[in-house]
Formats: sequence, structure tokens, C-alpha cells
Amino acid sequence: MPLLKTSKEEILDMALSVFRKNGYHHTSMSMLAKSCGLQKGSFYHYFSSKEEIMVAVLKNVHDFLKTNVFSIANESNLEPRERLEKMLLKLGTALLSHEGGCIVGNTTLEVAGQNVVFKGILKDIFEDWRLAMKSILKEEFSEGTAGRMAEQSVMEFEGAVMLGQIYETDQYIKDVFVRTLTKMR
Amino acid sequence: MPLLKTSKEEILDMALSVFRKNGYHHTSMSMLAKSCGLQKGSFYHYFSSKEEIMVAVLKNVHDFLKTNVFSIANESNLEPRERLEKMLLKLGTALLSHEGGCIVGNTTLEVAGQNVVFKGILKDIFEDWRLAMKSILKEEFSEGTAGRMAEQSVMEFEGAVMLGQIYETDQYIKDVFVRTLTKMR
DNA sequence: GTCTATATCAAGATAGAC
DNA sequence: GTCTATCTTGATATAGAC
Repeated sequence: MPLLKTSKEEILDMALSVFRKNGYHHTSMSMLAKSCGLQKGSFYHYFSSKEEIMVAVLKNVHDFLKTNVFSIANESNLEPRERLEKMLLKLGTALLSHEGGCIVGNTTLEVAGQNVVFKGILKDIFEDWRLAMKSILKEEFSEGTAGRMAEQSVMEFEGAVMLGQIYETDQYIKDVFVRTLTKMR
Repeated sequence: MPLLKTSKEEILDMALSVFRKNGYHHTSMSMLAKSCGLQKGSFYHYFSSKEEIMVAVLKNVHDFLKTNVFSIANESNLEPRERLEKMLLKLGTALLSHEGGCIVGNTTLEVAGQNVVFKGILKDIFEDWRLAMKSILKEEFSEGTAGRMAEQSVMEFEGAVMLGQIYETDQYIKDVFVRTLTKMR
């Protein structure tokens, strides 16, 4: 039984925190290594470049959201409004109460214009987010209206995370949830 | 008469482009120098650090917005709705059709959590933006409603810039303008 | 005011011992 | 799997000639 100081899963969890707080370019390999108790050199045993680990982090986030958040749109045992509420709540707890805001939004504005691989994953995340919202809203609104409302909710959410960073409050995000939910009934 | 290759004003203009496209940490002093035809060493004649020039760029943006955009809120010769339309239009042309989106939003998400000076200027910009919007909307809506609508417009706008980056379209921003304007009449 | 040259440092990444 | 040592590069910043 070998002595493991960490694992690929733990690294991805810690790396998410470090990237979210410091951004991509301002995060160094030694910061990532230190965050899970490794020396810089040891870190390369798990990931062979900074780009590689960022890709893994973003894919991990996407998987988490698909499995635990966006999937709520398909829970047919719940009423549409209950699904919407549950999904927004999950989205909130998944992205709130973390230092550094939202890794998806942060990475989009910092590096999506520089790296097509990052951009592709981020686009997939936004697309799934939009579609999950739309699929719920479609049960109460027309196709077009539901689509526009879904987009608007995503936009407002990311805008709220941004203002929340500046004014150091979660109130904007909570307000977006309430506003989105209110439109449903 | 000395031979000047550039000026502080030109540097600020070019630096804005470079920072907006590449972000703060991914922009190097030699990139900034090159953008206005200088050697890296010569650049330090004008600005003695990267932080200093970023501060100057952000203050420049703030001044521009105050003078040319937010001031429209006080043009008492125009009807409220005309002022709103004019301001949104100016905001659009000021921030659209540039590669890299919005320097305010980009810088907020990339470095506001790391640098209190940047964060202070960005906060002032958002505050003036919010107040300008609110001051117009207050003429048609209650204090509280106008405040909330103003915040929502700012959030949606920044969210639209983000989605616009991903999907490579200006349509989201245009939609936000229309949506904000529609509420006014 | 602009240039070249250079000092200094930190980052990404690799090599090889244990 | 983890470590230390090291290579290489590119960054910020300075010095001094023109």
C-alpha cells in the first residue's frame, strides 16, 4: 500500500478553488501543487501542463453541473415550477459561498478569447445551462419566449456574480433567482 | 522640436485595446510597448509599472464614460425616454465593435479580487453607471423600482457581453438595450 | 525620448534520486 | 509517488549611451 499524499480527484477540487480565486494566468503550478500539499515537481506526475489541468477542472465542473444541476430539468415527478426552484437553488449553492465567484464566468472573460479548448468547454456549459432552463420554461411559455427567458436568466446570473464581486454581497444573485422564479407563476 | 514616437494619450488608447483583448496578467510590458511602436525599455519613460498603466487606463475609461455617456442622464432638454435611448446607444458604440468585449467586466472578474486599487476604480464606474440609469428611470418609476431596474440593466449588460464572447455575436447586447428601452414606455 | 543591454526573478517544465 | 535540483524562457524593471 503506497503512501499517497493526494489524488487526481482531490487535485481537481483544490485546483478549482485556486483557479476561481486567482484566475488562470495568475495561478502558478507551485500554487496548485501547494494547495494539495505537493512540491511543484511532484505535481507533474498528475498533470503535465497548466492547460491540461485547467481543461480537466472545466470538464469536471461541466460534469458536476450536468449530473447535479441541469439534470433537474428532467425530473418528471416534479412540477415545472418545483424543478425551476430546485435547479436555481442548486445553482446557487454550487456557485455561491465560494471565494472568487464563478469559475465559468471568470474563465470566459479571462481566457476564452485566447484558448479555443477552454472556450469550447465553456460554450458547452453555457449551452447546457440555457437548454435546461429553456426546457422547464417551455412547459409554461412558448418556445421563443422560453428561449429568451432562459438566456436572460443566464445573463442576469453572470452579471449578478460580477456585481457581487464588486459590492461583496450575494444579494444580487438571490434577487436574480427570485426574479426568475416570479416570472414562472 | 523633439521627435516623439508616441504620447501618453496614445499609449492609453492602445493599452486599453491590448488589455481588453488579452487581460491584465496575460499582457506584457513589451506587448504594450509594441502596440505604440516603442521598445520595452522606452515604455518605462511613460509608465513605471504595469499596475500604474492599468490604473491610468481604468481612470481614463471612467472619465470617458462620465463625460460622454453617464452625463446624458442630465440632459434636461431631452425627454427621459430619449435620454435613456441615447445613453444606451452610446454605451453600445463605446463598448461594442471592439475585440475583447468590455474592459470593465473583464478586469472585474480577472483582477478585482487581487488588487484593491483596480477594484476601487471599477466600483466607482459601476456606481456611476447604476446611478445614471437610475436617475433617468426615477422620472417614470418609483425610487425603489428605478434602482432595481438600473441594477438589472447593468447586470444584464455585462452578462450579455459574456455570452457574446462565447457565441461571437453582438445580438445579446442589442437585445438588452431593446428590453431595457421597452420597459420605459 | 528612444534605444540597447542587462540585472533579477519567477514561471513552466524536466531529470533523476529515493 | 514524492522529492530536490536544474533547465529554459519570458517577465518586470533598471542603467546608461545617444
